[in-house]
Amino acid sequence: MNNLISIKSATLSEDIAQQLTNAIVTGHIPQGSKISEPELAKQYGVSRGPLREAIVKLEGLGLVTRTANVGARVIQLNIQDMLDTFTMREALEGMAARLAATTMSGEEVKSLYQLIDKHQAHLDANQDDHYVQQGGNDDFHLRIIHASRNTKLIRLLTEELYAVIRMYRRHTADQRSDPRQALREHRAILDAIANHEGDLAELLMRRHISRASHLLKQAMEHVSVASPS
Amino acid sequence: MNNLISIKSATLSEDIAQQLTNAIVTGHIPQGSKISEPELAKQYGVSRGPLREAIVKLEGLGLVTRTANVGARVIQLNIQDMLDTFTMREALEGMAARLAATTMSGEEVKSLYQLIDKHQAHLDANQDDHYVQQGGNDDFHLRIIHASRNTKLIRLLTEELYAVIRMYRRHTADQRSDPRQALREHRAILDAIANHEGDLAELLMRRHISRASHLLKQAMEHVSVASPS
DNA sequence: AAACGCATTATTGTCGACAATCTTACTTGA
DNA sequence: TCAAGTAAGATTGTCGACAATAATGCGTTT
Repeated sequence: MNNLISIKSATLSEDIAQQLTNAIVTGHIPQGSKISEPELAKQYGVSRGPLREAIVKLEGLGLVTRTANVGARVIQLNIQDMLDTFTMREALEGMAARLAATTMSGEEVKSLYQLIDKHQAHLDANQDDHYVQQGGNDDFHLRIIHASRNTKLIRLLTEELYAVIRMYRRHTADQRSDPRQALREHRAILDAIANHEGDLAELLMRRHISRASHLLKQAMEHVSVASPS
Repeated sequence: MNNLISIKSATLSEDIAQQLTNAIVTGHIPQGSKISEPELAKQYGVSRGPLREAIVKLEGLGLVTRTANVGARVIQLNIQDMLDTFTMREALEGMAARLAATTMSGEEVKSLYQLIDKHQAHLDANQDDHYVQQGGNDDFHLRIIHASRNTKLIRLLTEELYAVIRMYRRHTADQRSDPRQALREHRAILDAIANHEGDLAELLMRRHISRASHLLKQAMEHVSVASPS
């Protein structure tokens, strides 16, 4: 039915995996709903073969759970899982910040300061804005992660965990976060990295993420489920 | 050909994934070798369908890399990847130890002390032994990980990363490690946990893993590839 | 003799159909 | 009326075959 967005990829299976991921993260396929292979195959206009491969991939990403002879279900977001996930993020991104403190070049640091300044300017311009957590190269966290130079860490954080984290952000609408406070924390982390203070960078990154998780928790306690798209 | 070990599972795909994982970790399928779908399907006596699903799973575990229209290859162990992986372990198991310091019950702590004593006794009995890193419930690290009560962390460490780590241990034969030193470190970590000193437990666990990674690095620099089984 | 191009071959990607299992609805009995 | 058993339907798991892409080998050309 919605075969509109077709990101041509080398293989059908990858396409489907990509589209399914988006559909789940944005809520077009609601939480806890069953994944019907015949139905989805028809919707996306493919056979069940590639679709199944895509589902297996999504299981690896933790977006769906599968039980033998029964099928796949979209995960159901809940506070405990969110806290668990963010605790992992704390450990991993903390380590990334620590590593970045020794691996980042002067130019990289400079470029990141510019990014922060840009965010600051953007905030000053639109007071009401919600500091949209943009993915891509403009995301502070992604920059730090890549700066760690640790291939495994990068892959885990940006490919395997990213989808679920995006999903939590998306579905709780994340309104509570104070963008100016977040920006201040980003700057403090970057300062520590610029001074090659790995311990401090890790500590600050952990606090930063821990704070975000507390806010998300509050949001999840008060706000119900978010609507699609 | 080697259809001897058949762990009956609910679905063929799981079986194959399990067997393939073992074959790769033990070296029966050598590093860097190509995974031929027709060949393996014939060997295991299944069609290509379930086999492909298994391969997708292995890709998620990081045991093989796949390129479209070309196929899958077993990963090639190298020092840099090992160091990257162990750095992640440091962050994650360090966090697990920190969490365990607050979540472990008195009985659990007691039981772990008993396990350590058992290991000690085993070491005193067989002086020459290499303190075989047993998996299962007798592994100190696994106990700590599970004690963290963090489902996501547990799944990541024991299901996703475990295979690769096992592979590194296996292929470098890990002879260098000083089992008595390792045991002393285990005891120190447990002491910290028993005293509910999360910071210390994390620090000690990190050092412990870091030390192991250094030893593995030396082993990989001096020892060549290990033989199967 | 070496290199380029083309044809052949083999492997991967995809599809539709069959088998096995689970779910659901109905019937039957207490 | 409710419960249990059973049969029908639907869904997942598996298979073999076809299509598309990559790898291989041969012949031609310079």
